[in-house]
Amino acid sequence: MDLVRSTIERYVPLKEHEWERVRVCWKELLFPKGEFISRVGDVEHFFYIVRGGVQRLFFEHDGTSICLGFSYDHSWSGDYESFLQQKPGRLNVQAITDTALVGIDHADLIALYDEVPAMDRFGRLILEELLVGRATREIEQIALTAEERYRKLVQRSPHLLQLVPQKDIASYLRMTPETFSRLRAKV
Amino acid sequence: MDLVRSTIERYVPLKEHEWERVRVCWKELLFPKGEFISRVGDVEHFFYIVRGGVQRLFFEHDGTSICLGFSYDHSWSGDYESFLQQKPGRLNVQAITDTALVGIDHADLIALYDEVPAMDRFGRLILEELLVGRATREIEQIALTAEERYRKLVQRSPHLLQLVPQKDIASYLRMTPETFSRLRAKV
DNA sequence: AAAGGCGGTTGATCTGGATCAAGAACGGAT
DNA sequence: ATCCGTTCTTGATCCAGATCAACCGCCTTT
Repeated sequence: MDLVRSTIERYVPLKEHEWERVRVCWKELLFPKGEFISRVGDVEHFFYIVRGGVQRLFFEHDGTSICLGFSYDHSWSGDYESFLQQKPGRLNVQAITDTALVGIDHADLIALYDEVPAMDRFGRLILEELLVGRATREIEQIALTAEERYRKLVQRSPHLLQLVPQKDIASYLRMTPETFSRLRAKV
Repeated sequence: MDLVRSTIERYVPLKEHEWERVRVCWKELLFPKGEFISRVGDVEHFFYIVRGGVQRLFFEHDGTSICLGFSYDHSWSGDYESFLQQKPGRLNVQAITDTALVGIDHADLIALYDEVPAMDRFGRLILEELLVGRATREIEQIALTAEERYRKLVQRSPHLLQLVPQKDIASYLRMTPETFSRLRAKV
């Protein structure tokens, strides 16, 4: 549970009694490679911190998977959109490698928000991060060509190329696997 | 200032003394049509609630404006990305019509977060809304064709077509003004 | 070790929407 | 009113990247 504490304390300090209250809400969960963590149409009950492994966030469209993002190491995971609204989600989350997550149930988090004020702030701060990340990505999707998006990824997240199948990265970069492969050969 | 109070209280209740503390932080601001509210490269100092008028959020790329969104009536305005990070922004915000905003300075908001716990929650809740909105838009941008995106806008926000120039809507829908015009004639 | 099946490569062809071009219609300023 | 700069429209052409297709690994499964 140290992972949870240190993760939260990267954003807000917790007094000892607050941490005692918070810690009991988190559960360790394991997903073998290939398993689904969340599915389209289901309400996402958990918000996750990633202990280990890589996950992809995607949806199906016209028979192909479209990948919206990856999560790994100390980042967040799950279908936030469904989690936040507690409505059936539009996204799948799948373990690309064997995965260990630490999750908190929505009802527990809501209770924490009421009982531990620091958690409200924690929630605000991670949402700020998520929003800034999305905004950056949106601008890049619009302003860059396929080749520029490829180059940027290689330079920013070279480890991803090792961790996940090329077809997923291709889809994440909004191009076909063929285009991705050609860029690889060329650049 | 009733606008500010009722806007905040759509998310969290405020005790009378909290509201007294909050109210003094907000300033009324007027922008004539065409004026810039925020500019690329500047740090956004304000977070705004829109009292009236329409604004567009955009950036320049290869000599053309790319519109990322509009704000009006009781929605939010400003370059959140820059505001949240207090770093030079990548976006312009411009008044499309005469505009009245109510804004709060970043330093004041940070102080409120510390002094009025309800404000932390308010911040969290509007960020949740913004994030869900972005996610929805992202999926639609990917999964829909130009024509489908046009149809969806017409059905969801017909008023926009009256309020803002077609070229801005076209860019917001990720197409050229020519394509937009042709869809208009056809659909 | 044979047989699928998926992932990746490479080539040929196609296409949605962009770009280029040239008027027409609509303000706003004087 | 009339002039000038936008915005919008309509037509012709173009192109980045998609699609279609064939093949080659490399794992699994049996």
